[in-house]
Amino acid sequence: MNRNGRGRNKGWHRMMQGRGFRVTAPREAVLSILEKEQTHLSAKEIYSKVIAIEPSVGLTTIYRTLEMLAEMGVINRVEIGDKTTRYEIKSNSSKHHHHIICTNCRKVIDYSEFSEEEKKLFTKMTKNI
Amino acid sequence: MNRNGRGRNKGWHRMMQGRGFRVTAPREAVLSILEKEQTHLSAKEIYSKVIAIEPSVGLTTIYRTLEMLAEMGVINRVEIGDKTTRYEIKSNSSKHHHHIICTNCRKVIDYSEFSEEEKKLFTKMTKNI
DNA sequence: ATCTTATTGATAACGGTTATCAATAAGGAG
DNA sequence: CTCCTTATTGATAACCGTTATCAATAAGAT
Repeated sequence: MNRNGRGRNKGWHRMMQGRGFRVTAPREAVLSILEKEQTHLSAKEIYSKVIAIEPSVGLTTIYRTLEMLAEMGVINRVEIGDKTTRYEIKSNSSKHHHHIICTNCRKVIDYSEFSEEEKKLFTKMTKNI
Repeated sequence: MNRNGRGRNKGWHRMMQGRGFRVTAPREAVLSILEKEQTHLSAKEIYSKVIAIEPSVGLTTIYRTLEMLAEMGVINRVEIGDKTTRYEIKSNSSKHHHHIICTNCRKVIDYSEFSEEEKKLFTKMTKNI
């Protein structure tokens, strides 16, 4: 595996090796899925997409890879209240943002940046914690 | 059970009988807990408080009672992202409100009513769903 | 007091996630 | 390129919150 240069020159490749982690086919597959998908995927959803690329990968490895990537700060865990943890990549393009979740339909709205009005409001809301 | 007049003249007592439900000790216990507690409790937390009053009650009954109360509209289900469903009573005093949840510490802030500023903001945020 | 049937508690089952452990392979050394 | 160490993997079982099953019990109408 990884004898062909697939993903060899990606930024997270350097980051993983820099932290002493090995670059493996499952990890590359998970990252490639999360890179192209911009929605918040569950572990199962990521799994079914990964086995289309690497059919031998097990669900356990998906969970382990996602935990590792979350600890590395490469991805975010998103809890929208549907009992499953969801994941989104924290790429350079998608800046720091927050989620507004409809508690009826679980629809998620991403806000890449807060407006001045929003910042003012949240400051007011959170100052009395 | 219920031969002593405990909870006999509560509003939800009438409401339950009106809908054909029976008034039982576990249901009274769950409601009495939720009435005095103003935080968002999990089923397990409610269970441990209930068995202090009615030691023979099983956890299954807690779940069933909570589902029934939620369908009756007496309580709200609250998902704060800690993998457990939490519950709050929808009493007359605590009006319609929303939750602001810190995704780090899971602290929940209740807002009994939105201000004009907040309403404006949320209208703006949700109009492009 | 009786009788119907909604409700209960114990148990098993379920779905998402994590722990265990032998087998495999990444990547450094020679 | 080959060998060697050990991080990583996949299969399996275990775990935790929640729901389904089912015989026994009790609420409340008669």
